[in-house]
Amino acid sequence: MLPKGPYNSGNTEPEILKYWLDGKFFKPEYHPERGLLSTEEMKTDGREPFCIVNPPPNAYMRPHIGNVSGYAYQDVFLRYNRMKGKKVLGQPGKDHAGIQGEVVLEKIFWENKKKTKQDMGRDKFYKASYSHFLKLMPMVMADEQRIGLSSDYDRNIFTLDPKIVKTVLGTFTKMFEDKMVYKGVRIVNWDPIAKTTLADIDTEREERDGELVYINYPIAGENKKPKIKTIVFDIYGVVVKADEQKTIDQEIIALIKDLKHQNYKIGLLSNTKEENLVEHDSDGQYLKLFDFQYFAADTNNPKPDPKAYEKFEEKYSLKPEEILFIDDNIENLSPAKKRGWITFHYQDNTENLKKFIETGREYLTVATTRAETMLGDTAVVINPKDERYKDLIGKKLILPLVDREIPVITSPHVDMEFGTGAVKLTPAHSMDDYKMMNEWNVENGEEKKVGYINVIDKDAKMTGPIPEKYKGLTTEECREEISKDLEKQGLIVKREPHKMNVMIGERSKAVVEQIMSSQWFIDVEKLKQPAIDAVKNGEVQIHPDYMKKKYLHWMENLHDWPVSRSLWWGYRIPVWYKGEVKEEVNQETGQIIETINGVQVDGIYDAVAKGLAKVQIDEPGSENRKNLFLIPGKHGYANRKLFPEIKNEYPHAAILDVKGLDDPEYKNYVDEFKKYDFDEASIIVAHSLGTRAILRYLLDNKIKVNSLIMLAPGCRKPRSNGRDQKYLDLITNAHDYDQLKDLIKNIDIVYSDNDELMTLKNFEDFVKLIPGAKAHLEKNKMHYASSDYGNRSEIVKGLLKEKLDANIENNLTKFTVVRHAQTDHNKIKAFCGSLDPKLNRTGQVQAEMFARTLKESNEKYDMIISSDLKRAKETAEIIAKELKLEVISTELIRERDFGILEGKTWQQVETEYPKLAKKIEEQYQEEIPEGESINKVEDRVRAFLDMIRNDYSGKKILLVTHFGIIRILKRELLGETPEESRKGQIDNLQRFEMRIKPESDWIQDLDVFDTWFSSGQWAYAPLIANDLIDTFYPTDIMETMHDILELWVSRMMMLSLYTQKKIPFKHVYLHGMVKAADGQKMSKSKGNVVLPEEIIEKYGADSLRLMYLVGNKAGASYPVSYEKLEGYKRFLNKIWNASKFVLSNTENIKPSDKSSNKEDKKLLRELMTLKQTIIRHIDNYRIGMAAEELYSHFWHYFCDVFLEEVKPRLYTKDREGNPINQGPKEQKSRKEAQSVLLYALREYMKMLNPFIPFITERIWQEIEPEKTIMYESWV
RNA sequence: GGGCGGUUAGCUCAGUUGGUAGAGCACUCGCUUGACGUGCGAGUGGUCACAAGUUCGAAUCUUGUACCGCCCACCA
Repeated sequence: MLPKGPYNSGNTEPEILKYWLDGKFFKPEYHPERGLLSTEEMKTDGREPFCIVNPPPNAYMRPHIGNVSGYAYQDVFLRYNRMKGKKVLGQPGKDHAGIQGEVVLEKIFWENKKKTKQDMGRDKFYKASYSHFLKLMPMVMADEQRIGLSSDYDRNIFTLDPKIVKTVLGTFTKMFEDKMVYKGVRIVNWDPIAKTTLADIDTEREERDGELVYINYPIAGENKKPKIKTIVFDIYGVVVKADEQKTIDQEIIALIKDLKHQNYKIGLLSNTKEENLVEHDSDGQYLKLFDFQYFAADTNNPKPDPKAYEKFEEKYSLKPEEILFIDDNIENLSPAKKRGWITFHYQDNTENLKKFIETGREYLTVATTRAETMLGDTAVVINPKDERYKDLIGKKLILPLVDREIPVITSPHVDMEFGTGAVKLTPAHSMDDYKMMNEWNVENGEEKKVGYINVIDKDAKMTGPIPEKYKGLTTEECREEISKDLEKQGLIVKREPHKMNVMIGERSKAVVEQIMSSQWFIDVEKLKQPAIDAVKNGEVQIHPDYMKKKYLHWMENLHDWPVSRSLWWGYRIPVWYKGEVKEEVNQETGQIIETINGVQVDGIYDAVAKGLAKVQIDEPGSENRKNLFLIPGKHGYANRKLFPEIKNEYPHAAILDVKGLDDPEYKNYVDEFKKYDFDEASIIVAHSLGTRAILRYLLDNKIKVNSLIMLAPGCRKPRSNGRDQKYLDLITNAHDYDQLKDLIKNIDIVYSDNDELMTLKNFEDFVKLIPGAKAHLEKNKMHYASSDYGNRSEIVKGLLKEKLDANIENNLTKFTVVRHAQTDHNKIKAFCGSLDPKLNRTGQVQAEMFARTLKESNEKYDMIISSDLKRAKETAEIIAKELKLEVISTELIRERDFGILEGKTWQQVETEYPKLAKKIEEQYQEEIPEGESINKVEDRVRAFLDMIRNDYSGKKILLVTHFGIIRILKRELLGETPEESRKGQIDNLQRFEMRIKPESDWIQDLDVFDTWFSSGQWAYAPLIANDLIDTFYPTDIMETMHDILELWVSRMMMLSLYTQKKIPFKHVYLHGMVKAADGQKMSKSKGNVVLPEEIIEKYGADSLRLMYLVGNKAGASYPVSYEKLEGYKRFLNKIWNASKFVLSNTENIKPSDKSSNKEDKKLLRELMTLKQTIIRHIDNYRIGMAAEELYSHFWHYFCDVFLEEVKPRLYTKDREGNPINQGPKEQKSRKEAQSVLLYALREYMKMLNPFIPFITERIWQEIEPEKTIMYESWV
């Protein structure tokens, strides 16, 4: 029985959620009849798979209202398909959030530990970040569960999980092999403070006052422009009558007069009547001012008639390039410019005007706000339609100050009306110029190609092929200098104040410079076509349909994709360099050149060819996987399947191309083996005949090998031709076996009892035939693979991993670090650094006991190293005696000299030097007078570690040293922070285990991938990680917000089609943006953010789901509506009460869809059509309509009509309590009504379940307490 | 400037094979409280932005205009 009172979502929903999770109903392994299957059973259980990979929310932040909206839609699909009888996987994950994540983490570490990421170092920052995010993930997951999203949370995975990382990086290495990645020089936003490239989104714009400077670029030699012959003035409102003069007229008048003297033709374009242009002479007479050669009335003043200029030219047959136009109103200049007239503003100082008129013939004037970048100009661009400069196209200009010739080129992007209509082109330092350069080069080919010259370096200082005096200046300083120098040379025509938008780094607030830099790119040409086709031909459908256009438009205009980002938090680019990579500006050419270890390289393929770079997932050699050799045999299996798989996983493994294996001449493959350097670290996997060949080779050449995995070694009976016998002999000759135990540390044999021509008996013989290796062989495992090679590769791979891990372990240098035994100073806890006391009696005993314990524990050390101070050396010697080892002592690990504190106890120090004591407590680096600085000690310790790396690599060392040194070692080797390392005491003879990794000479690329490169692989990476790719890929639906269709969905399409050769999903469902109640976009700054958890608390998850779902269409945004939430809460209550009514009237009744009653029949018909409608809507991705239909049908038909009608048939008593409906007819009608009622309720609950799962499940518990509603079928 | 949407009742929005305009909220009137912290019934309210076209018939298809929104590009 349902409890009385209104529906309480707050209590019910968490209970139901627990019921689902405990029941494992969210797992695809759950089978409605067979219960929970094993994963393997599930994979082959015959049910149709259905999968949605959930877009991963940020791992560090509770999902916002928009994320939750996505869950609602995804969950409808998941639950609907589950009810259809499919095995359903919702694959959840959490995102590391790229740059956003890094910003958040930096903030957290700063607030909590006052540490920048640089303080922490890259490794530590990454690790700390990783564990921080892992801690936050459950919180995010709880929110996903709370809304009811029925994904398989056991399979939740973090985007930086090593398994995902492997897939993501693997895609890159594959692309590298397919020649689809390249490193190219490209313009980037460079933050000179943060020393990083910035994406546009990480920048802000700030308006600043600047100056637009007009600079004359001389026209080279014979290319001079035609002369300006005509000067046209519009001087309306300036000079009408001399006594009405307003401002600067006298100067203009003087100018005009002057120009007339110089035989320029003067025109007037004005609505001022010519006769009104008069001058007031000294006698007070009005005199006619000018005789104009040309005159045109501009009747449309103050807005001039655009045609006026055309008419003007026509009337007097003038050429636009020979006209200079001067106006008093800057607005009016536009139409004149459109006609291609050179324009000048009247208010410009007449000196400049004059100069321009005089010199304009020899120069092309450009306008710029960034004069300093002219040093990097490589062209001047004009609009191809611009009449004024038409004759200059293709001609050369001389770049002032640098004396370099640059061409005049064209681009339609140039605005003829801005400045002079001629733009200086600085491709290295302006995105736009860079693009214009590229477009020009594409259209005009090699001959007319324009390059870039980089003149700003990464500190935002001037560099490159520029006059010495500018080098090293900041851009601002240089702008000043240039401006001065140009002024001196008379090349500045005019200056006008100009507001400019400066790009600012969002975080550093530094002015962002655009400079050339080497970046990673993905060539999308090969990627994009399949992704376009799949959508065009409908293989992938997008809902709403019109978004297809957005997608295609984006895809078709896609250019190469820059994928590197200067961050630490993300997938570090798996490219390794042999030495330092430097980007330098060539001082002769201004080109960016890249060097590795001082050697210039031309792109990554060149670097790899030169052996200076490698593109592979793991650090080359660091894990000693380089000594992995794969030796194929005669038969196909290993060559064809296994070895390529291994090679894929360990790209540096060598597959030996031994062609001569079945050649009777043994020497053929010996020759092949000779090319390789087998040694003690080697792991050899050999197959079949290859096994015997390599064994022979190792034996003959006495080569020691760490591990040999013999795969189907083929100890078969000799064939009649005698050739096989010969091979068999290679390993069956008894005299060889003695040597095997010395040469090969581990032998593993993988074989099956059904291997061709091989019998178990042969094999056991083989093992027995190595008498000397017996003890060793006991450790080896024998694997009995199935006959069809079924798990053979798994066995080999497992073994391999084991061996490789062991190899890594073996190659580490290991320390057991021990503090020296007790001295008298220790006893009283006095400072003792440079003082050199001996052990006291207790100390000697301590050391002896320690030595004995070591000996008994059977730990083996290669050597003992101690500090050269007596207490340490003495301790070491006592131990050495017991272990029969030599002691090497070094001053590098002496205790710190504590200066004036030597010999004093802490209490003494506190009394004598209270200030110093306090400081030491606070700050471990505090200097001590006359003492040694911590930095110096740290340097000593580092030098010591270097020495170990160089001379004692791979050894196991017992290290006897001091308190302070141990703390430093903990920081250096265990990665402890200073605080951590200072915690607690270190007792005499207390030991610590530490290890040193071998130093690699390979340096990994510093950048990480663009987040879209990794998230673009999200459709399959988690499935690979969970080993479900074969079962659930391609997935069915990708559900996300429409705004990342282009950024995300398109990338998933491209990368999935590339790596998986199959579409990633069949449908893309795009939901709209959830806006705030006021219709505005939600943002923290507006303070209108609505938190899902608050809504859920107040209205319940079901109500919130309905708010997202009911009546909304795909792609459209909609506001949070409290009215609706209120309404849906009432709807839930309605369902609750109607169910209560039905259930209370149908106890012990069986549901039935048969009835003779007219109303019942109508209800049953209604239910049928409703069901069909709902199915149609959902199948056509009209979730909103399906939900709306259900809502109104349940309420306004079932409750309002049917329930009211059925009541009289149910009652057995009237209002007064008298029995009614007692006749057999009425009884039958009542019974039918009850059965149909219950049937209808069941059907409604099932249909409603995908939309409002909690309440329907709760009610279902009353209907069928033993079963969940989740797997009830109704479709 | 390019691309894509939107413009329907006072408000928020539905309306897919073109056939007499819908929901929720709000408003008016009435009824009801033994499923319903309420519910039910009835009602008010829209030349579906504007214009032209196709059609027997257009909110729905075509073209154009206006306004609003989003994305992308641009501002030397």
